[in-house]
Amino acid sequence: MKIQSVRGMNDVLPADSSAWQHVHAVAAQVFAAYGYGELRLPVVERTELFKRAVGEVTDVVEKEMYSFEDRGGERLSLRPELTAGVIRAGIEHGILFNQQQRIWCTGPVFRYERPQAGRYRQFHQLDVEAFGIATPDTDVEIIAIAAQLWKRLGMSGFQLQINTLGTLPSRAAHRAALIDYLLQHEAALDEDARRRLHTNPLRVLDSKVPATQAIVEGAPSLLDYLDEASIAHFDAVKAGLEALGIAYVINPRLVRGLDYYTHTVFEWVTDQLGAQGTVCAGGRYDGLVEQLGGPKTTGVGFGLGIERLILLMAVQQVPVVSNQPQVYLCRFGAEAERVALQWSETLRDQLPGLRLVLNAGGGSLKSQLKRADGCGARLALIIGDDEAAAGAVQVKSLRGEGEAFTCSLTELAAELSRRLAL
RNA sequence: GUGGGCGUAGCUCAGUUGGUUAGAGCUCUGGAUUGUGAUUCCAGAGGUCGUGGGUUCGAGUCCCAUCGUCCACCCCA
Repeated sequence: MKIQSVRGMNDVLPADSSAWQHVHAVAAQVFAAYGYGELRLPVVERTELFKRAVGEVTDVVEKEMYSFEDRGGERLSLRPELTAGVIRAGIEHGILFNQQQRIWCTGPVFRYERPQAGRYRQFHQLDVEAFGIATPDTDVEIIAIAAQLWKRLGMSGFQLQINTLGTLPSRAAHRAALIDYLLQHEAALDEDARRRLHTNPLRVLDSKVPATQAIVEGAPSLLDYLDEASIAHFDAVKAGLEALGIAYVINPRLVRGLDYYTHTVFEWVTDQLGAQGTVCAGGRYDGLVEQLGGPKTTGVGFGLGIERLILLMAVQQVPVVSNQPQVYLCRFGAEAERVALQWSETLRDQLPGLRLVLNAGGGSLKSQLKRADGCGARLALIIGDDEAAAGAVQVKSLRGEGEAFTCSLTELAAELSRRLAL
C-alpha cells in the first residue's frame, strides 16, 4: 500500500518552488516598505480562539476546522485563518495596548473543504494587519499595499471591489431589521436561506435562487442604516483610493463570510482562475480585539491566498526570479576531479551569489554536458587532466553566447563574475 | 456535504465488438573512431493498466465498491 499525501494537501516540488520564493521575497520587501513587521505564529491554537474570533456559527468554524484533543485533553485546532492568531499574540504580548501596530504574517492555514481549482485543505496566506488606527487613511493604506504588491510582481487584471458594513451599531440595527423582514417571508425562502437567516442573514442577500432573490429585492438595505460616521468613513476611503489612482467598483452585495468585519470590506477579484476568483480579501474589524479579551483597539487587514496568486502568475506568465544553476562544472580524471572539487568551493567562497553544480557520479564528458544543459546552466566549465595540469579550465557557453575558451583558474572568478553579472 | 469527468511507463497519451509476450512520443541510460551539450540515427531501461471484489474459458476493456484527481455547487484566500 503506497502512502500518499493527505487529500487537498500538496507538495511544492523544486521545479515550482522558485515562484514561492519569489512571492515571499517580493512580499517581504513590499511590507517592509510600508513599515510592517513580521510576526511568526504557531499553526495550532486553542479551538476557543477561532470560535470567538471567526464566529461560532460560520461555515469555517462549524464544519471546516481541523479540531482535536491533545494528550492533555486541551481542545486545539489547526488555524483556519491568520487574523485570530495575530490578535491573540498581540494581546498576550501587550503590543496592542494604546498604540499603533503594523504587522504581517504568513504560513499554512487549514480548512476541511472539498478540493477544487484554487482551493485546498492546506493552503497558504499572506496576512497584513494594522491596529490602533481608526481613521480611514489606514483602510486606504492596506488596500494600497496589495496594489503595490501586484505592481512589483508584474501582475494585472484585478478588479477591486469595495463595500461598507458601517459601524457595529448600524450594522446590528440593519441585521435585526433584515432578520425581521426575512422572517415575514420565511415560507417563500429556499432551504439554504432559511438556515442562514439566523446564522448569517447577510449571506441570504447573496442567494442565487430566483424565489429568494425576489424577496431579497425588497429587503432593507444596509445603506439606509448607515449612520453619518459610517458614510463619512466610506467616503474618505473612496477619496483616498481616487487620490492614489486605484480603480474600484462598489459591490453592495460584498459581504465578508467572517463575522468580525465592520466598515470597509474589499476583495481583489480575477476572472482568470475559474470559480475561486478572490485572490485577496479583507476589511476593517474594529470590535474584534475587544471581543477577544483585549483593549478597545481598531484593526484593518487583508488575507491573500498564495496558491491562487501563484496560479494567476502562471496564467499571466509573470516572470519569476530563477534559482536555476548558472554554472555546471564537468570533471574527469583523478587529478582533475580533485582540482575541480577544490575549485568549486573556492569559487563559492569568492562569489557568494554563484549557483554552481559540481558534476557527481562520474559519466562521460558527453553525458556530463547533457546534465549541464538539462539543469539550465548558462555555462559549462570543463576540467580534464590536460586542463588540471595547466592550471586552467575550459569555459563553454551552453546558450549560444560565444565560443568556448580556456581560462586560468586564478582568473576564473573574475571571468564568471563578469559574464554572469554577479 | 452535493453533482459530473477522469485514473494505462517518470511525463503526455493510444489501446478496435472482452482474445496471445500492453504500445507511441518525450525524459532517462549507452552507442554512432579516444575529451564536447541542445539537432540526427541506433539500442536499452522503465508498467502487478489506482486499489479490492465480481461476471467470463479469458478483463486494461463489462459490473460494484473504494481511494485519488479534476471541474462545478457550496464556502472562501
